[in-house]
Amino acid sequence: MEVEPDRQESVRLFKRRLIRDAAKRIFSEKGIGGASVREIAKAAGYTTGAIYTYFATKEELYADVLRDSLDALHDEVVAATAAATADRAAAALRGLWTFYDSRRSDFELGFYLYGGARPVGLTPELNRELNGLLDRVMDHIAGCLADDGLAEPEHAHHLAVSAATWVFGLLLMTKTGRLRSLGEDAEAQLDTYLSTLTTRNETRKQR
Amino acid sequence: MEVEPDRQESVRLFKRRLIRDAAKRIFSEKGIGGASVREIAKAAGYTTGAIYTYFATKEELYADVLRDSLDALHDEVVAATAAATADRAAAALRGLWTFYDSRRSDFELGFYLYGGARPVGLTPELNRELNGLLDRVMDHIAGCLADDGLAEPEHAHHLAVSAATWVFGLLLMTKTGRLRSLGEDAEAQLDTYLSTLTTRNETRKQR
Amino acid sequence: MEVEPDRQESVRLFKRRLIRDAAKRIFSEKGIGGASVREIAKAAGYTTGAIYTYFATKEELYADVLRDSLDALHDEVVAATAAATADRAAAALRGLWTFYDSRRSDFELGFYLYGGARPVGLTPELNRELNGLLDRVMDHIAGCLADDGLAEPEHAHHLAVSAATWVFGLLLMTKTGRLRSLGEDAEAQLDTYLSTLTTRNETRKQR
Amino acid sequence: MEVEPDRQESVRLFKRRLIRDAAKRIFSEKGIGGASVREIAKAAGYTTGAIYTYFATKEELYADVLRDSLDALHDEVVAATAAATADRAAAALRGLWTFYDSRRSDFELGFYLYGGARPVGLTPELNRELNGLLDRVMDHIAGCLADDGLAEPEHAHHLAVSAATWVFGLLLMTKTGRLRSLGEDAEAQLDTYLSTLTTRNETRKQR
DNA sequence: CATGAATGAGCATTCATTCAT
DNA sequence: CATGAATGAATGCTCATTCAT
Repeated sequence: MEVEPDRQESVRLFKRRLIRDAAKRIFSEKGIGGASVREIAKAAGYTTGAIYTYFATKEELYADVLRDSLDALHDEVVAATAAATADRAAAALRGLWTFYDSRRSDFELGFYLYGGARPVGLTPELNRELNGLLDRVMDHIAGCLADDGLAEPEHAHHLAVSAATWVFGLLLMTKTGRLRSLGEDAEAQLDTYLSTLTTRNETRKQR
Repeated sequence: MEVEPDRQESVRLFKRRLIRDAAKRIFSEKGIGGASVREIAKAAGYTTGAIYTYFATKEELYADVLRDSLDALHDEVVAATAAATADRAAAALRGLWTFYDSRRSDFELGFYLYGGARPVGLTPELNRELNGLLDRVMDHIAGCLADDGLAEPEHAHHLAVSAATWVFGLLLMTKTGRLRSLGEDAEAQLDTYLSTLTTRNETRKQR
Repeated sequence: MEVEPDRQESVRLFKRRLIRDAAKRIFSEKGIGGASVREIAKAAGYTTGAIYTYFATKEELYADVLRDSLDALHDEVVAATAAATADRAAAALRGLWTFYDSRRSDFELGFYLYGGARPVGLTPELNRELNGLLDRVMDHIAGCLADDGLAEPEHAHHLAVSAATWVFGLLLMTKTGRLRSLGEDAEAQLDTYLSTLTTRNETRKQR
Repeated sequence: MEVEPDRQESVRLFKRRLIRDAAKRIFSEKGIGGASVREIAKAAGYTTGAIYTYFATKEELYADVLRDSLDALHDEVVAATAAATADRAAAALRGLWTFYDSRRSDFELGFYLYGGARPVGLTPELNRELNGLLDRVMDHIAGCLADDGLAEPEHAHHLAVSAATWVFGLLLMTKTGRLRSLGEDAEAQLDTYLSTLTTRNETRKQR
């Protein structure tokens, strides 16, 4: 009598998750470039070789961590929006900020691997999948902008990308310590930027 | 009989420059992570060990390249501004964009090393120096914003950082290939953002 | 209630054969050094661990493939002889050549493992068995030489080994690419060698 | 004042030789497939990385060992010939035999690396160089055959390759233990084969 | 001041084999 | 019997750094 295949599969997935979480932890501690398979394996309670039962390649492991991260990002941005009655776009962008601000390595990971020129190795399909995940987030923000009356539908995507670009820039400056060194505060900057978005709205309405 | 100490020192600086320029070249070609001291040495016409006469550490070499880069950035932004009669802030921000867009590795270098928690090795003084260099750039942009009537003097720095943040975000998204994957175009985004700055100006004036 | 032991045993042998054939296929494709147990198992429709139910060791699997190969060699040499009415020895030697020439890995396998000092792991009995298989081939060739009047019975074995030695040398030079690099052709060499054997015969007869 | 470049270069060559000799020793002990760079380094009194100062690649090390071996082979065959007044071809072939018989790994090495299909990686030029070295040996043997009146000049090369083929076959059978298992003796086989060459000569003359 | 040999730790990956299920 | 996860040692190779010359 065989073990139920579903249970077997779910155990496998659980273990993959264990390794993925260990990888995340190590990425946070040592940075992505500094994380070795050896160390990830040890952190997950495995020997080096065992990792390759679950991930064919270090890059495949990267990709899985990243996919998980982008999934969580989408969920968090959507949740942040759902909690808001007005100013949904501001809520979404704040969600984007909060998500990456509170996670040590996700931001670095996302911009290191995802479609970047440098550390290729992702299969094209995988690359497309990850691109699609980010696109979904952008579409959601675009929808919020349109709902709030901050942009006409045909310009919403353009503006959503622009706003997300600013948030990513803020994250970059914060994580690398520049913002602090320039005597600026992330939250204050965020408040200013988001209020500018709203102001623009009122300007548009008045016309 | 000793050589004049000044001459000695200037020769030393000259050779440091030779090595730094070689490093820059290699960084551009192979990326910063992919550049080995061996290769930089060879490109500079030295053997491996000689590098360590001028730079105690690979990171110190990084820092020197970065200092040079920030110096050049400042010069370019100032030059871009000087060429403009109106919309000086837009010209400065465009200069910021152009500088990093046209240099393969400077952006990567700047945000990898500069003040970040990860790749330590910078002495605190050096760190302060590099921060100061960036600050000068921000101050210049702030001045332009004030000159253009885009911000009151006491808010100019805050806005300058915000605008630079957006440009850095755009660079990040461009260099990692995300912008393209989202179907957006860097130049178009830049145009939109800069025209928004100007529009806001007019709004302020009308009040 | 137990299964009839004979049937059990024959099933076991059948499965061994399945694995052995898969191993052969993989050996041909990847070379003997490049074949992993994993890959052989997959080609046989088994998982890795299952192989070890049938073969205690990778080397034991090697040995089984080799035994099968020597068996087939004997059959082919005998068949080649049976088809010939005259010059039976030449036919046998040509059969020896053809057998190894047309099989990608058998020659490599035979001389890699068989009795060599290097890759031990063959039990002495097994070693003796394999030696015996080769000996049978040599005896057959010796018989042909005697039948053809090319050697007196007491010298036939000595000459058979000499002739086989030459064929093995030709295979070695062909498979390693040397013959081609020396500007020589295997078939032409073979023709010359075999005709020399016949000529010697006539010489002996004339005396 | 710099070190004399000649001395420096000769030291380098000497150390290369040390490593090459260590490699040879390890090849003999463990077989070529079983020799790791680590082990060779240790045997040479170096750490692993140091090997790569002298040889860019494991294969380059292989190639150097092989080149050295083929050079020595040529010298030994020529020397064996020079010592003989009559039957120079027999002397050359005996030299071929003796050379490889007395060296544990040279034979395996030669046929493993040299132009074989399996372990490529040799640059084409290198491959050609090594082929040329063997060709020189063959030409020498061909010259001896012609001198001895054993072959007309236009057939000498063909016959030289045939004879060398036989010797290589004998080496193969000896080194893998087969000859002994067949109850045959290498020296006796060699005597028979060489005397056949001579006999053929007389036959030709009588005609 | 410059050389380049040498170090030694590190890397991703592979693989024969074992064993709990 | 069969599975496939897990082991642990091994492999070729790289690289920042040191130091005798």
